[in-house]
Amino acid sequence: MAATIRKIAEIAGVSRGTVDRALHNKGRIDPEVANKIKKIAYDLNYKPNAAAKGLNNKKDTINISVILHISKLNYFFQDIMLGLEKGIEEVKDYGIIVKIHYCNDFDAHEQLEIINKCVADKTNGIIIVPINHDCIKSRINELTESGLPIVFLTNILDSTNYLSYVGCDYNLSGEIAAGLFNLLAPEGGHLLCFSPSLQMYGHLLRNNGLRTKLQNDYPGIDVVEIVELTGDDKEVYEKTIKALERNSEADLILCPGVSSKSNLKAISDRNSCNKAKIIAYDYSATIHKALEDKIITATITQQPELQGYTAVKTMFELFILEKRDIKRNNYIKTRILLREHLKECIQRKNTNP
Amino acid sequence: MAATIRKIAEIAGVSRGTVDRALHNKGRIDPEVANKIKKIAYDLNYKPNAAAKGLNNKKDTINISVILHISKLNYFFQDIMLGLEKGIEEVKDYGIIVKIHYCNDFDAHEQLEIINKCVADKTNGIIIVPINHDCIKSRINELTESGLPIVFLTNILDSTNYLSYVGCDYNLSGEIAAGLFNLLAPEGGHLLCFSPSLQMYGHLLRNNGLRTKLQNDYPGIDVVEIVELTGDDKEVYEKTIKALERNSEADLILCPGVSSKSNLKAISDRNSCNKAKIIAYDYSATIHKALEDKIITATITQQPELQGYTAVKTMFELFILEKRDIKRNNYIKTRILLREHLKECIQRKNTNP
DNA sequence: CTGAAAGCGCTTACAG
DNA sequence: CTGAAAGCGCTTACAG
Repeated sequence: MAATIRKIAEIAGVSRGTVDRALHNKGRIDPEVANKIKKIAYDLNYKPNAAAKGLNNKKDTINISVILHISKLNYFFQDIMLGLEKGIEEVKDYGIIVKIHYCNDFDAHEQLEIINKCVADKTNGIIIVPINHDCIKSRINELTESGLPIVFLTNILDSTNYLSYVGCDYNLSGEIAAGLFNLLAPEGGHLLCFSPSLQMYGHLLRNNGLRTKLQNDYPGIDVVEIVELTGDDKEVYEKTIKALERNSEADLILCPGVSSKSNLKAISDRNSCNKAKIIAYDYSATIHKALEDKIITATITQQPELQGYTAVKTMFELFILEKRDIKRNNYIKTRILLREHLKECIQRKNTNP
Repeated sequence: MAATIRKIAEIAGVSRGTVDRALHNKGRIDPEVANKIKKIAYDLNYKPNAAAKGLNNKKDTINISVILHISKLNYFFQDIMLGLEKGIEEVKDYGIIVKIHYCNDFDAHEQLEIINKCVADKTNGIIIVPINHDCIKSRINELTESGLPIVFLTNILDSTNYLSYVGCDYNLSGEIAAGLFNLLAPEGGHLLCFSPSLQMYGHLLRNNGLRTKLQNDYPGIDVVEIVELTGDDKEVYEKTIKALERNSEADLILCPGVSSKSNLKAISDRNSCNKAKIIAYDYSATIHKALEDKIITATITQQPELQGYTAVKTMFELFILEKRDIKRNNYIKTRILLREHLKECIQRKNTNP
């Protein structure tokens, strides 16, 4: 049987409370006794029992704050939420209470305020979709420095320190798009890329991964332009039409997950889907339909539901399992979906991608 | 806060032991009192606390038997094992003890003996990769009938009753292969299929899914032959060579996961990979290398590690969470891997696929 | 600096 | 048929 606090206490000839104090460096203990206890625990390969630790936690809960800034109407957000909720439901039996806070899209100062409010409320850990802004970066660096566990969800910041990143390997997902285009156009082609906001660091990485891979391995495919799609539906529509006019030779198109509704509408209206081979990122009602209607050939997804779930489970691993080797980059696997995959997808409603 | 046994006991005006007896239909209780308690629990949406239930289980463990028949040298088996071990490690804190039993490949009578031994030893549940044989089917039907939870792992039997199947949606994975060939050969082509043992029901389903999808949606792709590969390396090699000779017009090839070493060697030796586009099932060291060397274009995997893990977690959900709606078919997602995905795969050693 | 006791929520063997 | 008590492994407030 696995070692317990009781067994360690017996071997060390001390009480169970003393063992606990030693193993968690709580002080108020003779350093020599503490070392002796730690050695015994190490030799027995002691790991705390998750059920016991969780049950005990019910007396004094651990409070985790989730801070999101993505739009509630967004299918991607909804999938993240499904995963978060599943995780929250699972960890609540272990005395881990998770509270979700929302802020406006790309409003860094509002996000900073929310962070500070959570800290003031003595949060035990933060799961955040961070906004790429210096005020956020420096605050997160401070908090990480002070020992507060911060988990980045779905987005990462450069030159910032954190416990773990749970999300897509954006660079790899760009490379996979490159590989997929090579399957579709082994003889080469002209690729027009539409990209979501480059304010998000991940999207930069993804475009880089795509471009570099194409240059190195599939030079027959030429990136004619990368068009950043921001703004409302109308703006996206017009930007798309203009880009298609500028690049009439494009026979390959890459669509972003976000804004794909107006983007794909413009592509259809211009009739470009008849001649171009199109792939997309992410999964939404729009993408579902476009796959079904044979407008697009495939989509590359990043399993947002699993991301939300995994972020919460990371806190469980930290606080309940006392895992010491939490992955700094916990990349959630990228999936390629074809029309045939649609069967396994739940048809989503009320999404506004 | 969530309802507890204590709260229900207070409301019902009985002791906590009585509540437990009522909720678990243990008898020795006034039916009227039992119904009253059940109603209160239902109204409060009572769910047992997993940590408390698990901790209590340590006094009287739940014993789960895993019965495998796949070869230990097989990469697929090794991946299944990784997942099983991860699951086993996780559930042991909840008093769930999982023991793994091995039997020889396709030896149904040995498997039956092992099943009976586990039952004689009062197992609380069985996770099994079942062999397709009447003696296994009828025994499993009996055991399911008697209330023993049986989880099928990675393979399913027809006309057999079980709690849950955890594994690939074989029909869908055949359809996905069809969709992938359509991407590679939109103008159509001649497809030569190599299939692993058709003794395994899943492989039949997979071939059916492939064939039906091609007929209905991509009739330009013609299946010239489905060749079952059984026997040792030499036999597989020779069967492959002969099949390639018989079907010299084949410009598309589908390789099985198992036996892919000799199969791919024969294809390379015949130089067929120069003209044919090849995809495979599953992931192994051989497949890894074939992707790297551009011999094959893509592989379709069924995440065996996640299968093993999920099978164990199913028992956790049943015994600890008391989940009532355990999925009868718990399909693990199918993934398409391109050369670009190799980065995220751990290079495996000592495999003999 | 250390120990004894209580309690997290559940189940069971025992007493009545 | 029902209740009181003990215990699963852990942590903490309190007493010394």
